[in-house]
Amino acid sequence: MHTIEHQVLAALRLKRDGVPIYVQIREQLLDLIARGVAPPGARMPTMRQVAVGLRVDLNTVRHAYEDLQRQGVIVLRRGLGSFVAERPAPAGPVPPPPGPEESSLDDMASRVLSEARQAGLEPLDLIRRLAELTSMRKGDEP
Amino acid sequence: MHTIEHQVLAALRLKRDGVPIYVQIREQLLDLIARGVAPPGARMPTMRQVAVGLRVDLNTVRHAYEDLQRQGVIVLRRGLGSFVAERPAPAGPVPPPPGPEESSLDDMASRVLSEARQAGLEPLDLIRRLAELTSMRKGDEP
DNA sequence: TCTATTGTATGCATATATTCATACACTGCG
DNA sequence: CGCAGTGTATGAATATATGCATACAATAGA
Repeated sequence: MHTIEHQVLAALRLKRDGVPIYVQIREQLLDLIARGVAPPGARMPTMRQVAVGLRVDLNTVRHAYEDLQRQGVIVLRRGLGSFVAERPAPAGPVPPPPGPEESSLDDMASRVLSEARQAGLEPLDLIRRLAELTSMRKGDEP
Repeated sequence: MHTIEHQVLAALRLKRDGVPIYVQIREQLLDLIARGVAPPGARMPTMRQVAVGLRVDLNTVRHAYEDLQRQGVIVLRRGLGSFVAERPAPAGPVPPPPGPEESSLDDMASRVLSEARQAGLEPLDLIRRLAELTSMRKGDEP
């Protein structure tokens, strides 16, 4: 019934808080991919599907998709569609500062996980909550 | 000898990810107030302080401050400065009733976000790393 | 009163975001 | 081949964001 593309499409929501539409789409798709809703190789919703579903312009959606492709998160194939990259690049487009912050990221990640288990929390629940807090900071009405 | 204004000012950081500058400032100040770094009645950094500190225009900072005042989060007083509202407006539209275990989940989530931001880490990067670590535990290729 | 500080305001210029309309190029399939 | 679906591209129009310079207005304090 529900293909991955439909789940992704149904999860997209726009707010009117000043954040550019293409940024909202980009970040939300990034969240869905990072959370595994759209696993590597999965087909992403069509640019036109997103445009019609969110009632925005095709070029605006394309802006978001291009950003994601530049980051290596998705792959765009003309005539075929868009797909989650087989080897998702979580580092970003050009991560120049691989200083102490890089290791602190792993440190904090593993520490957070152990703390979560200690507190009897499901890691996936925590991740989901984190994604909500970061992407849906202050919302208008649903 | 760190005044609250200095702590707030020092916590502000800008990214070049397409999010308007005034939105970044607004959301970060909102977060600092919500976390109690700037408690009710505390003085906020001067618009000019933020403008100089972040190297952006005074009007841009003012845009952020006006948004926060419109939300009732801060109070602007000409000639005096800006102050956190005594009775901060509720941050979310409708704070969902948190169960006993959900509250600890929310607590840990927001605490993790705070720590990540204080460490200068991108929340999305942390989330991605967490997602990787949890999926690897279930048996995937490195 | 004078001065420094701070929020408020305006005008101009440039860059970006968004929409609309209209195409073009590539792919798989009948 | 012809067709439908999908990504790619362009040009015009409008709105917003940002920076820069220059002020004005209110407040506290010397």
